[in-house]
Amino acid sequence: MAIAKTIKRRTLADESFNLLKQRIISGFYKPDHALRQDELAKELGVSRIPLREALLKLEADGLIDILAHKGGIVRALSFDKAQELFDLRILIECDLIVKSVPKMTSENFANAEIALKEFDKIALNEENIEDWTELNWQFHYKLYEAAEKEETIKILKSLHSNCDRYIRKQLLVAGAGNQAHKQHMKLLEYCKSGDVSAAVGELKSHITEVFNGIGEFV
Amino acid sequence: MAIAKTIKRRTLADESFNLLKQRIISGFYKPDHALRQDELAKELGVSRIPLREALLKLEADGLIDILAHKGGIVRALSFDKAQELFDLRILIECDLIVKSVPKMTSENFANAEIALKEFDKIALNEENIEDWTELNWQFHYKLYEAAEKEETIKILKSLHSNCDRYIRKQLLVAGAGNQAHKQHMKLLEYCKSGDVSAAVGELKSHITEVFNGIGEFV
DNA sequence: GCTAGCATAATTGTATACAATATACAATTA
DNA sequence: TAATTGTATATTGTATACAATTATGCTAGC
Repeated sequence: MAIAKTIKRRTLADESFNLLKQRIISGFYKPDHALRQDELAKELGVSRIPLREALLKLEADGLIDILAHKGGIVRALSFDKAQELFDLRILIECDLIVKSVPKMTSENFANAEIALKEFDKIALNEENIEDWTELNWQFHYKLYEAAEKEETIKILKSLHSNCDRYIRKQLLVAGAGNQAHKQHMKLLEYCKSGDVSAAVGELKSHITEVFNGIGEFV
Repeated sequence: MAIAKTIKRRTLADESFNLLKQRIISGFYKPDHALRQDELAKELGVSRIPLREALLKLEADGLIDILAHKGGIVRALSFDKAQELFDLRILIECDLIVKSVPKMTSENFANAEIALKEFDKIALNEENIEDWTELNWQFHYKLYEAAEKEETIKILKSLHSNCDRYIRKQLLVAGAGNQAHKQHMKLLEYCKSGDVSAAVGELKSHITEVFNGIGEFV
């Protein structure tokens, strides 16, 4: 059995980063919202140093822009940008799954299945919808893990965060059809059967469909 | 005529970042080298706050790893990682040039030509070799600019930095054949003539050849 | 009323000081 | 002696204080 991971040290900067990231992805902070350091530091009960470091990480993740002496503002959303981000996801994820499927073992399949079940839980319990991003990522990640492409994975994770700003999660967890769930299932099946081209096709149409469901934004 | 870019405010954090980035890419800091905050801050004549922020940016760029309470260390190099990085470059840059070429204007061509000339200068004056990364990037960037894919460009720029840690620049600027120069020229010609598939082919073999020329590293 | 210029406030950038944690080594015990 | 524990040192994480820059609003002059 896999041993528990090593303890993860949590710094105030990391905690602040996670909180703010969540707020941006969920839309709590709208585009162009200015993130005032003093104000936020007080609200979170930390000093401005760890808060500034959280802002730098948000910038690195492409969620905010920082201008010297002017501070951080939430990055704008646009249809064109969404298209670019989802296109990039298709390009990278299809490349990954081609490299991953032939190397996947029963352990990989089991991990993906566990991740899928965790993801499906939020369909039943919609109040935990803030976990959508992480759980959806975990499932996708488990499919690509066997490819052993760390650098690519790091880039892709950030891409997912950015894409998730556009996604109306309610549609995906609740909807009568629940296409996302069906597609995830099919995707995993194709991986198990080693059918690379079917997996690629399903992945592409899955990402495309999620993109087609993005809503209004300003 | 294109207007000059907006003034760029330089903070101590940015300056520190640029300096350290240069040192890592050039190999001045070897893999696993520990970047001590106090020591570096003293050397650069700044306090630890801007220096820490510089380290965070290096981490975001994939040049160092930071572990809480342990600090930053220069990321390891490996053949597999190099292959992954160059493969990613091929994947992304070929996609970009397909989208860019049909939209390129005479202004784009002119800009690329200027960038190419700047790049070639270091072949004559090898002592400025530390500019290699930026000038090579500028040329490639000018070829993709017309695609108007900001997010992709941001990711790609960071990829270039990481790839450049593996490249023995001396071979490329001085070598009798000077393949890189010839390939850059051909690439630009294909773009001008609007021959997308030829441009893609040349770009792919150009990146592959640079990869094949990477040297020993530990 | 409008604008330029200045004074003032708000905000970010940086330095210093201290707290928390990790590392190295001495002391202790089996 | 080997393993373990305790202690000192080094290093990072964070808070506070101050400097530099930017935004705001007022007045003077037209």
